[in-house]
Amino acid sequence: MSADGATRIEDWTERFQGTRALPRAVRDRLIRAARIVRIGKGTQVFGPDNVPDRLFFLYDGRIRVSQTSEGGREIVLYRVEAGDSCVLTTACMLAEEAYNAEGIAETDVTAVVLPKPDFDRLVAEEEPFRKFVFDAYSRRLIDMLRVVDDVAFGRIDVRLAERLLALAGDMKEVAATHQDLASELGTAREVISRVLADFQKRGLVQQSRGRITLADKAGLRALAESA
Amino acid sequence: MSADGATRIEDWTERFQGTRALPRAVRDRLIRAARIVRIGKGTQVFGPDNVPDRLFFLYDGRIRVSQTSEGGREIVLYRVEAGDSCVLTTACMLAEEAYNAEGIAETDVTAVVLPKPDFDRLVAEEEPFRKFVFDAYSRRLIDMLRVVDDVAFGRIDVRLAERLLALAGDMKEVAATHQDLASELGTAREVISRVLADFQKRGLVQQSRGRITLADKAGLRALAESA
DNA sequence: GCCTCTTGCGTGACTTTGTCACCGACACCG
DNA sequence: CGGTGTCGGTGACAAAGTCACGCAAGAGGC
Repeated sequence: MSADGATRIEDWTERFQGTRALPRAVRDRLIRAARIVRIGKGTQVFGPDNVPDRLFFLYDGRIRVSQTSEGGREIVLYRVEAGDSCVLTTACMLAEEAYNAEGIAETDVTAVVLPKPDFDRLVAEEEPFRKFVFDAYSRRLIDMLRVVDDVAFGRIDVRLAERLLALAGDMKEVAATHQDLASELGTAREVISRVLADFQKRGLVQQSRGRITLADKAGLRALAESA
Repeated sequence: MSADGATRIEDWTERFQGTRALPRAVRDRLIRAARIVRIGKGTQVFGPDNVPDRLFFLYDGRIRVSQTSEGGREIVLYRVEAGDSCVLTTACMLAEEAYNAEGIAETDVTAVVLPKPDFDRLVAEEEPFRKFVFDAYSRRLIDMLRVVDDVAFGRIDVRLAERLLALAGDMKEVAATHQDLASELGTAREVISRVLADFQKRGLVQQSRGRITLADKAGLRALAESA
């Protein structure tokens, strides 16, 4: 929100469900314990060789969490938006297990980083914070259920239509290469090319290099919902 | 383990990582608060129209958690074994959202059921228990990562070989129909039939109605690991 | 401008996986 | 012994993924 990039974050605890409801004293303690970090667009926030030992709360921006196969193919698992916490990192911290998911900053990101001891104390002592953390976990589990359902049982044309609409938001253009879209859905570039060619023939989209124009959103929505 | 079905469970808190480490007084309190339930093999433990409002700890037996698509196809997400807790139910309880996964008792099951208030208190007050719950969540998330990877990027012959070995354990037979195996992997019965026919031709397995004999486990393992 | 190089995209041929329709084989049961 | 339901086999086709190309649109250098 703050248009001025130099603005200090006065009270980030206002930003999160899990901290907003806490007593003033606790919030002040948190503000002292936490660090604010800014991460440039495109940076890897966490990954197989970059296991964080701290907790992550996303103040501003968006992180894309994806998984890469041995063969180099990629699939997007979910996105972490502002106001949410990044639980895959905590999952890993707590389980101390290997996983091959990674988080990429999709925009410039401002995050609150909390050392694990402070996190533990907070979870122990504060009910609202606990609820926040469990909610985040639940949301991710449910996201993953959706991904499994899509990948195992969904048609790619339907999934692509969905994803294009989601990526466009209110806009009517999506800036993405065919390869980008393939990585979104965990498929191959050629498949996307063919499906998009078909969409174009049907007047649903128009294409130019690295850019898809959604010419008929209603049509795409109809396709997306013909699940 | 107790061959005598009438045997009372003396101290189930010994059975779980998360409760074993607790002070005696807390454990006694828990034993008073919890109920022991026995569930017959094949029963649905939870599901879309069967949302639990209690916490589940698996004392004995095994629960298979699977997801079913609109088209009626099914895929196994993971299994909950004795000593573990069933977090999808808690995920749902906490998020109070709809999901279309279900849990089926794969064997006769003995479980400890803890009312939510007691669960909350335990999470708040006891560090070892908290760790136990978070671990369970992490494990599931990681299981799901694996499922996504398999479904999106894996070959079915490899996945089938893996699954056959896992289902057989130390035995060299698997009692499952082709349809059962298709539901394990989220594919169609015909696909399993064809792959098994191929396995048979290669001398890896032998088949009879509802029963697969793993004739060459080493060969299957080699195939499974040729990821 | 013009050349070159990278990156994005199109395409055809082929393999793998999933779908559909159908039928035969087996087991169980009266 | 004949019905009846489940299980598995099969062939033809559709959808999706793989492989090997080659062309073309920009970006940058000269």
